[in-house]
Amino acid sequence: MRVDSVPEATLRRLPSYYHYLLRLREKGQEATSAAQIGAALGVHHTQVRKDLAVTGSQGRPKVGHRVDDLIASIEEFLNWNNVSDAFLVGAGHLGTALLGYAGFERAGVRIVAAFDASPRRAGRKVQGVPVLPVEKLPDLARRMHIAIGILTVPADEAQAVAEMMVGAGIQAIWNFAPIVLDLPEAVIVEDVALYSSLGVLSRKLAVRRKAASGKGSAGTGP
Amino acid sequence: MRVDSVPEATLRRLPSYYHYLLRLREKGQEATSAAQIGAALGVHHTQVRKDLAVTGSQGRPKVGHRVDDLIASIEEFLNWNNVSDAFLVGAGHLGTALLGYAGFERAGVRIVAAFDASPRRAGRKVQGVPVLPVEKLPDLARRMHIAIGILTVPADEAQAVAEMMVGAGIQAIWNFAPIVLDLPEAVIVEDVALYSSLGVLSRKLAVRRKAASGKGSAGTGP
DNA sequence: TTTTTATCGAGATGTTTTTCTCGATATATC
DNA sequence: GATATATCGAGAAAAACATCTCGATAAAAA
Ligand SMILES: NC(=O)c1ccc[n+]([C@@H]2O[C@H](COP(=O)([O-])OP(=O)(O)OC[C@H]3O[C@@H](n4cnc5c(N)ncnc54)[C@H](O)[C@@H]3O)[C@@H](O)[C@H]2O)c1
Ligand SMILES: NC(=O)c1ccc[n+]([C@@H]2O[C@H](COP(=O)([O-])OP(=O)(O)OC[C@H]3O[C@@H](n4cnc5c(N)ncnc54)[C@H](O)[C@@H]3O)[C@@H](O)[C@H]2O)c1
Repeated sequence: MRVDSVPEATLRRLPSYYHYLLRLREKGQEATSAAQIGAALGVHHTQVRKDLAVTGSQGRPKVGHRVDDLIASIEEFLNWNNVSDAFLVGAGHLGTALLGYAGFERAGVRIVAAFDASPRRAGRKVQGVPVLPVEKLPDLARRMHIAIGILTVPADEAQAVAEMMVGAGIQAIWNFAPIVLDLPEAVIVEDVALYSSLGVLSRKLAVRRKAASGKGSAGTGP
Repeated sequence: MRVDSVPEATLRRLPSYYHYLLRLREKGQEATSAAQIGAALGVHHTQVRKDLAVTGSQGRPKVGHRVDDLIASIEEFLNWNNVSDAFLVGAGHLGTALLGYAGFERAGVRIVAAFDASPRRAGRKVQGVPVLPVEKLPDLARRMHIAIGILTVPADEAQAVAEMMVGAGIQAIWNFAPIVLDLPEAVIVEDVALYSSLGVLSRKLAVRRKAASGKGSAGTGP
């Protein structure tokens, strides 16, 4: 039984509609249709309608949806209008890039502090965000009621750090390490599996090359 | 009709199996089973079997698969044993993080040069990779037969840069900008939609909170 | 005012993906 | 050598997801 009966595929598409709508608004367009959104983003228009329906937004025949309303509906649905404070652990290459990114606030996440085990990293500020020794995380997370943790430590450390986060009351983890965390079911984990992307890319490219250089179909062998 | 009849979901899971297998090998384990992999990664064991089957690897009853063989099969299937040279465009926060990452070579991708429009960035080396003026990309890409482009420029610039890449013979684009590129069908595009992750995370967290604070089911309204 | 048309939304249908079921088999134990 | 068991792999069933179809409706055009 699903608590939330909205397909996850829909949740994944909504942000892309959202960004498209922001661009439409910037260009001064006031209304749009499922057909327009679908054509721009490569999604079938009926699918767009179903997706938008879950946000509660209603369109009108012949006019479509007001861009402003749609943006507001998606924001509300994803709770992107309420910014939550987040902690980031692992202020290395990737962690630093995330700290330097302004776009997450629009997606409901504000990184208020970063943590690192290395004394070289801790103590500084990166992009205005303080980097603290990781030992300070549990106490601070509890006191600040932090709900979101961003995990950008090496894979070997990820499980231990995740457990520390959960122990400190963090409820949702955005995990960039290429590992599946073993945590209580109640914890929300979203993996950013960059390698998955590369798997698809690499395989498709290989198939394309094979097809180009003579033999037709794919597969490991005949 | 699909040229390549392997489900994309399978392609996305294989890298995660791969990393798990590397860890098993490091620990000295010689054989494993679909059940073990599935339990570790939260995938049903029959699903794991189907996924591994596409790589051509065969297991034996009562023993399972040799870890080494599986690793080799996945590498071959994804073409991760042949490293392709790639160009990265946009040596900003995110681009720099990617340049500093050693792990991609194992996934068949070696970034051999980066490009940027800003004169402040171009001319330096980042993590040993030269950063060049973006104007030099087309000629170099052609001469070096670059097949993969990594796109880490702001969303506004992404379409134009992608077109430049395609014009220079690049066949596959790994796109980090939050925009859907409009390119010839033949070009392979893999989007890393970080916001999709955040959509799911944020929504789940909101639903969880709503559930906790009284009312049961989710939804925008009654 | 009537007709045309773009769009919506609901439900039916089709496709893809995941899970379940079960017989086969190689190894280990008795 | 016979029996038990962990594992595989193939096919059936179920679930999730996407697409198709069609009547309704509001705006625009005739
Ligand atoms: N950089 C990338 O482009 C990239 C791409 C894909 C995946 N990843 C993944 O992201 C993670 C980070 O990658 P990176 O390139 O930023 O690595 P990195 O080595 O640059 O940074 C890791 C940081 O984590 C810190 N750290 C280590 N153990 C810690 C602990 N127990 N507590 C707190 N901090 C700790 C280190 O001091 C370091 O600053 C890795 O899991 C990597 O696999 C990175
Ligand atoms: N940094 C993150 O954590 C993050 C997260 C999600 C998405 N993204 C996306 O990744 C992209 C890059 O983000 P960032 O934070 O690294 O931005 P950034 O501004 O730090 O870097 C962008 C770089 O691209 C260069 N550039 C701009 N136009 C160019 C052009 N036409 N040709 C070549 N180079 C050009 C700029 O000089 C700059 O160095 C953006 O699309 C952003 O939305 C970034």
